[in-house]
Amino acid sequence: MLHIQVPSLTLPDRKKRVTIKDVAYAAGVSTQTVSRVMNNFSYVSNETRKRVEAVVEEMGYRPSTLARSLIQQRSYTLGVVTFGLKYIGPSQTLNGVADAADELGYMLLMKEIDAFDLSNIDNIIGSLLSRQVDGVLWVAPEIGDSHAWLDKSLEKVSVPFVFIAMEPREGIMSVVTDNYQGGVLATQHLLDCGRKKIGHISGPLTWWEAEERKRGWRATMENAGLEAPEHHCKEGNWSSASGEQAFNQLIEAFPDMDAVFAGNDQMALSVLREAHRRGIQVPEQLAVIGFDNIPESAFFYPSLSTISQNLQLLGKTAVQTVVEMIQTRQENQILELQSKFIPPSLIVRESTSPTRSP
Amino acid sequence: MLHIQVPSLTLPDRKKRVTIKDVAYAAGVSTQTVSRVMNNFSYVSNETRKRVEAVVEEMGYRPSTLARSLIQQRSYTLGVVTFGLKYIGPSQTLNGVADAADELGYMLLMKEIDAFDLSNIDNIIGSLLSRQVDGVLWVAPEIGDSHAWLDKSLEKVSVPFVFIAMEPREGIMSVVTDNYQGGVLATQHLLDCGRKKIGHISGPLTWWEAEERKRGWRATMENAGLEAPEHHCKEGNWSSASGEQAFNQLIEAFPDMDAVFAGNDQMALSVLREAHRRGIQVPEQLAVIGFDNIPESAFFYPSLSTISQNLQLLGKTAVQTVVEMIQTRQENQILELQSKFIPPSLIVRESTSPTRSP
DNA sequence: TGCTATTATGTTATCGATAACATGTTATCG
DNA sequence: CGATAACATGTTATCGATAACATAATAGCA
Repeated sequence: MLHIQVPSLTLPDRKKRVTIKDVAYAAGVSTQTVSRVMNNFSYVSNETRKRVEAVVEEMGYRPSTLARSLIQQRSYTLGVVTFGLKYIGPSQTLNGVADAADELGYMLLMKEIDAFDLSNIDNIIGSLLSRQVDGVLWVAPEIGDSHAWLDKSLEKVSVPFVFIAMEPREGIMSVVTDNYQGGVLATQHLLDCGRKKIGHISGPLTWWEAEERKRGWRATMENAGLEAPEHHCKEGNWSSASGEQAFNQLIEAFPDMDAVFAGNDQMALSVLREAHRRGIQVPEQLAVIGFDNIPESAFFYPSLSTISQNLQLLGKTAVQTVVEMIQTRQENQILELQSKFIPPSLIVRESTSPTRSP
Repeated sequence: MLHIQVPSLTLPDRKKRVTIKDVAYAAGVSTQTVSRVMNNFSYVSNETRKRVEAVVEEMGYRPSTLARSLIQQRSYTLGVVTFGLKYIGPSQTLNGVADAADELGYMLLMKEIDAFDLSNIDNIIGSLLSRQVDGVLWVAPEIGDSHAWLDKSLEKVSVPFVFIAMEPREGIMSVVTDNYQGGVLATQHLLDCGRKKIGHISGPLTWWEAEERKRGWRATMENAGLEAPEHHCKEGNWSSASGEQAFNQLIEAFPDMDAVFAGNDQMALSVLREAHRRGIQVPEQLAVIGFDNIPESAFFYPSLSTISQNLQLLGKTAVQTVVEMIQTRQENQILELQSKFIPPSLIVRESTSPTRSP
């Protein structure tokens, strides 16, 4: 790493924070009155209010949210546990979360987990709780028994908890894309294009979402009186590299396949590439559809049909849900815990376009 | 949105937090002693320590970081201001930030900004400061005069501040990818492949990073005694759609162009696609190189040569830097403020491969 | 053996704000 | 006109922890 020297300034004077006391003193009132002005509380005379406001403005006073959180037992902060931020999906969800949180006046305290080190989950949640978060969003996929800790640990958590992309469970609030429905949409679209020999490249089947998409594929095939045997499906790991491998295996096992439903767009990209390499025309000989609608997919060659999941809406809904839970609890009421499904939608592009058939 | 009903549990009992007092009382010691045990302070007898630890374990006590932050004037929390989370670049950076923060024992308080509403910046920073963050990371690109507020506002900020992807400035700490060097690497590579008529599709030139990449292109061309006139460069807006348009204009204005350096991989993707559409062979007739090394780029057809910027390292370095600043200040010392450059690297794939020439 | 250093623990003040309560003043009304 | 309500403001307690200071018991040493 090279360093380029830039002339440096000196240490900024570490002036201390302006506190409510400073303001009170300067305005010649009690701290309580300042507090009342800051919180727009009634029972402050106009004259006093103006005087205090002027001092606040002049001194650049901002109440310490920290101190306020302590006394009010409420921080207006949500804990967010994320996984796989370096991928586009989770970060889009986070984007939705951040937006909604902002709108509703909450900040986000983030914690990323990089693997499912189950033993550490208590610590992660603990570190959020010790900072008084009002609620927690779990923005991490469900993989294998990654959510096994729920049974032991969740009951100890004393704040509202909302899961994103988790298999609905009794008594737990979750917000999820309807992946099954997505699988149905994709497969039905291929059927509607006149294809009958439809293969599937799934994500890792330890992922609940991958399993659901596959389930949608199979159910739709069977509903149409067609076959969906195991050897018409290969498992990838979401990466383009795995998609390449899976497709090559699939085409060997299923040579007269006329359509592929890939579990995500990255793997679909590899299908397009390998098909091209093998001289298979897309969509004429092979229709291809992906899942996720990543921004690039519209510019693949040919452009990729796909299932769009509205991750930003997902994130937004999760925030709204957790905030609702917080308020409900504040009022000591009981909220029904039900999972919310966000429906995905079909996006038709060249890779399945019937108009491009010969 | 469809809702699926799941049987609901009742309201979890809103048990209140276990405080240090509860522990002290249960263990028959003063709160101070509990505090000493929790902080591994010396001067606690073994016997007492064990007793307290047992009670802590049994009651599930966790100190309130909030209360601790208040008295210690130190929160072990960093403020992070992000922009464009829904894109892959910023979120990779954030990934690096999150990793490093975790390692160093800091949490992240996030605030996303969606537009450069300059008037709101004071508020954003204020909301972070009012939560006692120990430092702030500004993870947002510099666009036009988006950083003009620095002059007015930064001086009022009393905590260390580190900028990512900002033009180095006097007296301000920033960590940046050396975009100029990236432009040089890309262009030089094309020259090394024997190309001489090299066009450029830049990002929006209001972005400092786009400007730097372009500057690298031009300087390298001129260094090699070649031309880099204005009409050999078109401006895009980073999107694939804009890349398509820019390439089509560029090829009109510069018909005998034999290589393109695109400002990012999304735009490069469109170049590949449009070249294909026009029957231009890549790389034989036209070599193409991108910037960013998005995961998909290795699977484009042909696979895309590109410049990789190590965004995770960028984020990590920024965190290390801000933490260093925090510590330095704690000790009342002065730290030299210098910008740090993260060097990008060249990744050669098929789209510029000399071995694929006819 | 008496004095200081070390160890062990407790008490009180403090961080910056709001809650709860108290007090005084001005309207309102029968 | 006196009682009560509404307004205006101040005082003290509190949130959950640690800092700073105080005290007591033990140990080491001249």
